[in-house]
Order: sequence, then structure tokens, then C-alpha cells
Amino acid sequence: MCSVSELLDMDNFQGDLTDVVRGIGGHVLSPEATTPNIWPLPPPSPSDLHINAFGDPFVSMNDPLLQELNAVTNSGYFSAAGDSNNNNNGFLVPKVFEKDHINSQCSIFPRIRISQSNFIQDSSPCSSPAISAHVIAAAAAASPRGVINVDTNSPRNCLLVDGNTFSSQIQISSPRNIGLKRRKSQAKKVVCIPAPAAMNSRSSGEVVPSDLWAWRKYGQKPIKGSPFPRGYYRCSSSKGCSARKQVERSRTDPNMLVITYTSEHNHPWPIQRNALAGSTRSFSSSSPNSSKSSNTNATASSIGSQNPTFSPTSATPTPSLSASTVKDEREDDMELENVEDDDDNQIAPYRPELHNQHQPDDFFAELEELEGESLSMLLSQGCAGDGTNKTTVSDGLSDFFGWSGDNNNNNINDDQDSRSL
DNA sequence: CGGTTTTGACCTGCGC
DNA sequence: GCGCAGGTCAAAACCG
Repeated sequence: MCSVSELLDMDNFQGDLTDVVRGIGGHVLSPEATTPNIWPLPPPSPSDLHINAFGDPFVSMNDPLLQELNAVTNSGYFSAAGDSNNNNNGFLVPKVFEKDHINSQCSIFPRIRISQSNFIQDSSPCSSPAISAHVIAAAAAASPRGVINVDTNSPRNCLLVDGNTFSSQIQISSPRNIGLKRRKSQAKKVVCIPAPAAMNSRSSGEVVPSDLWAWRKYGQKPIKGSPFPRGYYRCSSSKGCSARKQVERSRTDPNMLVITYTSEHNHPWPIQRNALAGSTRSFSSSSPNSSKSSNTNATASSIGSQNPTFSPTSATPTPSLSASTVKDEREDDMELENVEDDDDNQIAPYRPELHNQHQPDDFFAELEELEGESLSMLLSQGCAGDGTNKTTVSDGLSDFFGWSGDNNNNNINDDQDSRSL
């Protein structure tokens, strides 16, 4: 079993990284203090596979993100330093990002770093691996400077609002990008995630992980210097919503997917997805899970069912968050050069509980809210039930991300659209 | 029917 | 001003 920690450790990233999510065992560590690159991996607790009551989303949840990370691991992002079975003795060593954060777009992205100390407490009622992924997922979409608190001693959830009670943290800090200037003063949030081959691929070969919102693709364009086209999506959860995102593969590492979120959602959580008709075009027919909403972009269809048991198969926390990097780009900040990086010491609590108030003026604050909600719902669903509703690793992974294995076979190069938009 | 994706055309910002 | 590249529009086709 691979934990998020292995994936997310990104030593040596340069100061131009904006956000860093890193884990701390009981305290906030500076990047320098974080165990670099190699962390022991605990095996998944059998209880991880059990479904827990609604309201205990993180308890013993088998974390699909971890499965993703396994996929990532198996896809070459990490090399096993331990035994080949990834057991307790297994160590995973990132082996791609070094190059990546030098050459690719991901180079400017922060790396999520989590101390393994959070994940080796199988005896803890709080399944740390489960926390890790979701914490990161939430963190990535949340405030770039937020801190996710994990209470490894909690009999219930591992995430705590109270910053005084958690025993571990994941902090998102924001070393300001240095020397980067942008044309427009537009807030962006860039997420760099591993794009395992198992991801959904559309006919164009585009790989689009799902997130909590419903997105409609409105364009695709080849990017100069990159063999991979960039897809343009706008939020279809609500009419008039200006939220947009761009999805493209890292030009230097096709295994990395770069998602850039732009603008704000001017609406709260998509209560009811308003776009389903054409949402399953690309893969529903070929997906063994065709009964679900298989549109990787349209992931919020069941979120608004007001049913606490909504299926994570159609509503997923931003998968990208789990992956590796999250970058919050405030263009205004980018204008500043040599800005002192004092964000590492800034800690803001992550609030996983549901929020009733909508803050349309703050995209990222909203993201934080929504991620919290989504995580709660997702995990509630994922963990809810009678305890017999166990999700297989593979299903959990694909469902969680909206990935359909049958549609993942498309090579990104199969249908490279070289046209000019 | 109402939503999506696809895709050629058009628009816009930036560098020269 | 021009050309390039990125971003958006919108019609057509597709899907459940």
C-alpha cells in the first residue's frame, strides 16, 4: 500500500512554488525538516475496508486516493525501495518529480509532503492513510495556506477543527512564486497531479479527472511546445458561473496532469447537476460501471440528492488534490519578485465540517468550503451504509475519481488533435 | 429534450 | 501594425 506521503514528497522544489502541502506529526515541519523522499509504508488495515457510519467519513475508510497513488507508484513515479509487495518494509522513492519540477509546468508547483508518522498507526481508530488522501484532497482545494488537522487519537474523525487537539497536521503553505509575472491579475489555482494510465481518457486522448463540479468542455487547443492539447472547461453546475478550468498534460511528463482552475464559482455546491444528458457520451458504453455517471467532468450529479449516501462514484473530491501538487496563483502576488517566503509559518485551520454560508466572492474560500462538504459527503457515502458495502480497491479508485478503466486505455497520443482552434 | 463533446472560426493579448 | 499563440464562441453531432 502506498500512501499519499510517498507521492507527495517533493524535496528540492524551488522557491517559486506557491503552495506546499506537507504533513507533520504533531507539529509543522519546515520542508527541510521533513523526511525526504523515503517513508515507510504501512499496510492497509483490514478495517480500512469497512464502511463506517455516516458522519465518520474518515474512519477506516479505504482511501481510493491511496489506490491512485499505488497506480502512480506502479506507473513509475516511485520506485520501491523495500520489498516488492509494498508491505510495511516498503519504501517508495519519487523518481520523476525532480526532473519534473525543473522542466515541466509542474516545476512551479508545490509538492504535497506528508510525514509518514501519520500513517503508521494502524492501531489508531483513525485510519491515517484514509486521512492522508482526503486531507490532501481537501487541502489542495482549500485555502492554499490552510492547515489540515489530523487527530490520530480521535475515535471518530481524524480531522479536527480545533487546532489545539490535533496530533498531526498537513499544512499548505505558499512560498510565493518568485520571478513569475502574468499578464492578467486573475486568480488561478493550478493543480498538478499524476495522470495514471488508468485515468479516463476521452476520444481525444484527453485525460480529465473528475472533481466536485460539473464541467462542460468548450474548447481544446494544441499548445505550442507541448505535444498534448489543452482542454478548456467551464462550470456547468450553474448557469452564469464563471468558473473555468484548463486541463493538460505536462509537456515533459505525460504522466502528470496539470489542471488550472480559473475564476470563481458564483454558486454554492451544485445541489443538482443540471447536465446529464450528454454526460456519458465518451465512455458510458464501454465502462463496466456505466450505470454511474461516468462523465469525468460531470461529477456532481448525485451530490445534490440530499442523500447522505450519495455515491462517490459520481461525486469526487478533486482528485488532483490527492496527487501531488497544488498551486494557488494569485497573479497579483506573482507580480512581486523576491517576496519573502514567510508562508511556511502561517497556519490556518482546515474546517472539514459543512458550511452553510456561501462566499461567492472568494473562489478559494469557497473551494475550501466545498471540499469540506464534498469530503464529508463523499466520505459519508463511502463509509456509510450497513458496513457491508465495501468497495474494492480498484472500484474505489476508479469510482472515486470518476475514472473508468475501460476508457483508460486510450493513449494520450492516440488522438492528438493538432488542429488549430 | 436538454445536456454534452467536437471542432473550425473568431477574438484578444503580447512581443517584435 | 503585424504575427503568433492562447482563449473563447458557436454550430453540428451525439447521448441517455
